[in-house]
Amino acid sequence: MVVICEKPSVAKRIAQALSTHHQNNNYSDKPLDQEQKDQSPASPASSTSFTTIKGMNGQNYIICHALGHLYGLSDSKKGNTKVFPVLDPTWLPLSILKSKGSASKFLSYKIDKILREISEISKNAAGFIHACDYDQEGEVIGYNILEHTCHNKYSISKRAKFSSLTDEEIIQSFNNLLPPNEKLKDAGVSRHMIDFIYGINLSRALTNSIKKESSREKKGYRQLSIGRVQGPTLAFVIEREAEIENHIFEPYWNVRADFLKNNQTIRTQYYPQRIDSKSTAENIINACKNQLGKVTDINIQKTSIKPPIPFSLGDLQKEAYRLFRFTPSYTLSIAEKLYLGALISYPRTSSQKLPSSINYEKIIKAVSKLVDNNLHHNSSYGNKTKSILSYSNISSKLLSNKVLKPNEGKETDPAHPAIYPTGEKPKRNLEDSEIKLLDLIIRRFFSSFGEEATSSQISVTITVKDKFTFKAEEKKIVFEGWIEYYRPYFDVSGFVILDSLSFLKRSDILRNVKIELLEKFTQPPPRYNQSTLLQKMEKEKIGTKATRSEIISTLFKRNYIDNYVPSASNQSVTYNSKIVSKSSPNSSIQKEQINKDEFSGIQRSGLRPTEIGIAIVSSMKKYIPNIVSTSLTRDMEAQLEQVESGNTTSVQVVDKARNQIKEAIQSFNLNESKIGQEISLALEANRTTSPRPTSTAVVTLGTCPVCKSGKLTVKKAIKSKKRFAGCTNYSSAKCLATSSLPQKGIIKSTGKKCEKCSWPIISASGNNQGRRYQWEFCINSQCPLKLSSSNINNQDNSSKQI
DNA sequence: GCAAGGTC
Repeated sequence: MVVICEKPSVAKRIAQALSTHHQNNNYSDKPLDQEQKDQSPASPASSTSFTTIKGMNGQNYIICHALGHLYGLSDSKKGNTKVFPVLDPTWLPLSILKSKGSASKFLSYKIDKILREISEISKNAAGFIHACDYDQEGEVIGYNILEHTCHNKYSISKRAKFSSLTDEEIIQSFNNLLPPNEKLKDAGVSRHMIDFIYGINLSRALTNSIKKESSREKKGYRQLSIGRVQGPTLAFVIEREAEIENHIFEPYWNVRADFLKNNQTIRTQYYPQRIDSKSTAENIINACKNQLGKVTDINIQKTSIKPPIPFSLGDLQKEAYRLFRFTPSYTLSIAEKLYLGALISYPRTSSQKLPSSINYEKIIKAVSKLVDNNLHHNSSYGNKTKSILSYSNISSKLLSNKVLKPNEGKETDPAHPAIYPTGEKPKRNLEDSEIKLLDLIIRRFFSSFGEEATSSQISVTITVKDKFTFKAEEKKIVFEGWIEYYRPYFDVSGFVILDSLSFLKRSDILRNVKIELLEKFTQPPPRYNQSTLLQKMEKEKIGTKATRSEIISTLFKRNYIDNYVPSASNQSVTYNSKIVSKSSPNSSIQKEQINKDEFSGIQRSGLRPTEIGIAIVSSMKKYIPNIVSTSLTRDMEAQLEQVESGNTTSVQVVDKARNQIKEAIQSFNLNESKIGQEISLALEANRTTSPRPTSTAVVTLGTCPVCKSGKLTVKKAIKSKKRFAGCTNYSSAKCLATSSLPQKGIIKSTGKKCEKCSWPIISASGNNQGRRYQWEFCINSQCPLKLSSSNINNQDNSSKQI
């Protein structure tokens, strides 16, 4: 019997489970190649990609493994990207499709070798068992091998259905083989077809649309792309940017007060914290200043903090970003290296569970023997090194417990447990990034077995004149539990070491010694970073655990998004300017720096759409709106479920996609030159303004027509936050030239002057409910041209849609 | 050259 597995690690596991000779029942995700090298270091190259074993019933099994997909859809009209739509792609071996590029060359070689071997073995096979992951993709992987490599054997093959890799379940599945799940296969093949038909054709259409423009201007080839996952992901970034641009900063006020007792200062906040009117806040201050307050309530609340759950890939990517600022794709690439070095289990997992079959005790013991000296010198530990427990310390603490039971999350995975360390010793020197990530995985694994921590929050209420309520709050850890194991990575912000409130008693009288008004503003949502964008994709269920980070990287590669990092000087100008220093001369209201966390540039920094990214989405919204919303995925999933349940056929579903794309491409072609111009314009804008002007960068619009020596630049009014044009000689030569500017969109200099009044003519562009606009106009509101012709007076009327 | 999906 020929057994087809999806990947080496599973093939090895199945071989162990089925083999009567193997007594080793421990579940291991160690890569097969690694095992083979361990056993026969002299001839790893000549080793075959299959294993022959005798099963318990005397049956011979030849266990083969794939490397994920061995076949991929390909344009049947091959190569000519001007020809589209392509509506009937065919399956071709990936060793042919992937042969270019040195990184994948080795993989191509391996795939080619596997295909040749399976083809040879299948000639004399008594039967075929499809033992790939029991999900849509797994079914397609096995289907293609059985159909194309084994010569049309899918329909006569048997399906082994298992969802965990325990001996028991594997043996059970081989004793109860099922017929192939054709409907699952149909759904999977349809998914490939739909993604190909939409992705390839629209990407070609987009790329083609700018070819004429770029060849006219003798610009080089530029690849554009869009797809079912790329589109919505890019749209998330654009939607967020629009929210930020359209945000209205509404002021509100906080009152902070210090009370004195036994020479100790108690810092408090007025409650409710948010005060919507300044006069109300000032009344509070006037009423409470220098008054006595009484402790009316002391509330101590203990909360348990559960141990962290073991890592799924997404969790690991999130944590590595938080701690080390590793991007998700970088984290995946390091995790893969650790996996190939047999140091951690399979990383492409969505599971947050650790089955007991991995043998907790064995792993904890093995990890305890790992040398962690190098880890202790790790710079990521900073100066916390002294308080950090070694692996062996943690290990003996855990093993002294009666039961070993990890705290698990609710996510599962059809084929793998959560990520855990294997306890193997590294066979080479690890790079810094590998050491960091491995240490994180090890400490997370340990921590998940730890005891619950306990925190205690004390909240003291102080009331002035029986009416005004102030609260002081502090939180501290009273029992560390698992935090001890996760110490270098536990976020201690928000906790104090010693509380300064517990000496207070009910009815204590305190004197107010300081009270101050803080003006704050409602904040727009923060920009996404690579970690939060990935989480958004997880939440919206687009992409897969293994591909999400790659798709974010693609958006960077296409220059659809960029990373905005405000400079330090901009931060101080922009954010500190919001600090309220308004205090009437006679009042003791203090000038106060506002909370750094709330206004730090960190929140502002993040992913922004580029001009070209915005242009792509706005064109797509006009012609193929589905591709930039998650509705295509939703709709497709619903239809594929119908295929899976047999209520519709693959042919119907794929035909529908074909018809939709035919229509879309027709409409696209009719408007091709318009689209091409629009995107080319955005490309141009990207080139000339990189880095793009932002509200914090200095944008010069032209020479000041009033003093003739200064420049008019875009400024932001401190109080109203509105942007306007002002002269650079404002402070030095008291030139008061100003003019109002549109509050939304991007403003650029055109270099032109108004013929009538010689004020600068500027360009403003942006996006209004998905429609791009751009217009040029003289910024002088008193310009004789505007005053004489009322129809240009309204900027919206003079804007031209492009 | 292009999608999204799987993998060493």
